[in-house]
Amino acid sequence: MDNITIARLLDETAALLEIDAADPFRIRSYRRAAEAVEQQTTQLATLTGPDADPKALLAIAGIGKGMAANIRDLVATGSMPLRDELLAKYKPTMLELLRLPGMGPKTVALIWTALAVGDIDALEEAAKAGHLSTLPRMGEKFTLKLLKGIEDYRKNSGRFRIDDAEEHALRISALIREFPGIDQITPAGSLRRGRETVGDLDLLVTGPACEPGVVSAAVEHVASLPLIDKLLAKGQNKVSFTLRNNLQVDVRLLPRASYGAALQYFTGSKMHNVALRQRAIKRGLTLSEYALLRLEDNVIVAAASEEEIYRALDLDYIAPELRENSGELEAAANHSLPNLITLADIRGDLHMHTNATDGRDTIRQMAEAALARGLSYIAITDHSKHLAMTNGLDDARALAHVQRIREVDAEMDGRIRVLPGIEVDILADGALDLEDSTLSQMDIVVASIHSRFDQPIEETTARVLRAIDNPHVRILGHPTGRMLLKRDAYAINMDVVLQRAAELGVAVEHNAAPARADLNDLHLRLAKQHGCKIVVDTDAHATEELDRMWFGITQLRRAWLSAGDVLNTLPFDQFMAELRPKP
DNA sequence: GCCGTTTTCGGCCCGACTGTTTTCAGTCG
Repeated sequence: MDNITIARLLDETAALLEIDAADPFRIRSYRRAAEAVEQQTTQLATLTGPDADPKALLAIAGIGKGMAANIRDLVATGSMPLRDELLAKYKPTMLELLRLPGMGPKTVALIWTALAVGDIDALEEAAKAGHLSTLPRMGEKFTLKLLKGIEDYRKNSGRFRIDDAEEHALRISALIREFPGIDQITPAGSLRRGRETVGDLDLLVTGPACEPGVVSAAVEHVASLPLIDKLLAKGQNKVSFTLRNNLQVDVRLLPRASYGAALQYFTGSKMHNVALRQRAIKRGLTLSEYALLRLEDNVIVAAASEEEIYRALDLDYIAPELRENSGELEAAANHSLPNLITLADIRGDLHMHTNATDGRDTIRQMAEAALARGLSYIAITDHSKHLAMTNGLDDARALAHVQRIREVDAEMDGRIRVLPGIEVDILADGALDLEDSTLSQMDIVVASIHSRFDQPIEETTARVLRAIDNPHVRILGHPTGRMLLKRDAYAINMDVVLQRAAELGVAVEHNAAPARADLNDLHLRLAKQHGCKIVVDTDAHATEELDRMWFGITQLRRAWLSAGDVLNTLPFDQFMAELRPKP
């Protein structure tokens, strides 16, 4: 059983305990344990055997004696006594009900005991038949909202890619800004933390129009934006609505003086905030979205900026990407936070396409665009022949392409280096689809698998291992073959692949394209642990796609990586010297 | 169920909004 499954089962148990009205703190500890398990880079199943160190599980924050026993049971039997007990009492489909708007654990439990309704279809039926109105606090309005919620849930229960979410954030911000007296609109929540996907959009608005007394006019403005599909809630300083694509947007309008506290609060994550508030209480303080206050006399200690709030809690400033309650508070307390990589650290982009295959722009255009973005070297890595739909290059065309790339390199006159390369496809048996003699002419050979989702893990893993054994391969592209939102992150044994890549000196690619995002933060941490050479690149198919490097950087930051952990932060000569030597 | 410079018991984050309530419980973030 892998960590993701263990985490899911613990989280499920937490939800069932909630429906069972168990001790809220006990529920929280199950949630916390689930998150902790999910963030481990070592598979817990290897720590539960008879000869494993019994202390290993207990070393993880949030896992004590009881939870360690639960995890051992899960690994050994696939379940655990408490979970079995709860599942005998409730139906597993009830967990889905919790995801409907307005349906919390109390309501789910109530309709189960009162009406024996435990799944979405039955709930819809009961609502339409008017059975819900016999229950307390569930009138006509509640029923209508619920039916709409069920409809929406069926239509779209997914999350949104970070780049899409950002685009919506920009559009909405522009409309809000039309109201006079709005200074600043900042996306908070998981968008600011740089999660690959966001469930909803949090926009923080501040300015003279948001001060108490006058804020209601600005609230009205936001609540009547033309792009609103459904208005979900409107309060004194908060407006929630959904767009036509079902993305939920929460807008909060807050006074300038509490901007820092509000930004901190709405950025989250929830677990980070809980831990931060606990720390505040230990220091005789209390933290809310308005301010950090001294408990004894309610005097404001900090509120205007995030920096002063963290400082007042004896912490170094914690970047949003790290706020997941996975050790960042401890590191901030003892000044051991990493010096996170930034976009400005990146000097080269090693993966891009041109109009020779499925790209849009020419070699020269890509080079000029990269230069304009401050890069000092790039590799042109068009597709090889196996990918017929991309007009992939056969050996002859690939060699001719090398010539043209070298010519452009010369034309650029040293302002930027343009390296000949290829994104070569890994065939089913692990061979590459071009001749070694062709590959020997390339500076950068990126070996990628483009379809692997239907194969057993062992086969896919063996295929990749064989491919990187080819001495011409310098970068393993799309290492997990993962497509975001259709993700099957474990269709390959990444532990084995990364270890072998490290031994061979093959760099592993972190693809910045949000649709690809091959290595998630766990993989990246694992790659660092194994001593892999990590490169981040854009896989750009047009000049403007070079801009998406920021997204890759954000993911690297989430994995606590510094510039020194990433190969293409090095100047050109050092970078080339660090790559696997050409045979 | 976890945790400890309040350490093996007694704590455990904070506030807004909704619906249906005449004072609040439940949900949400």
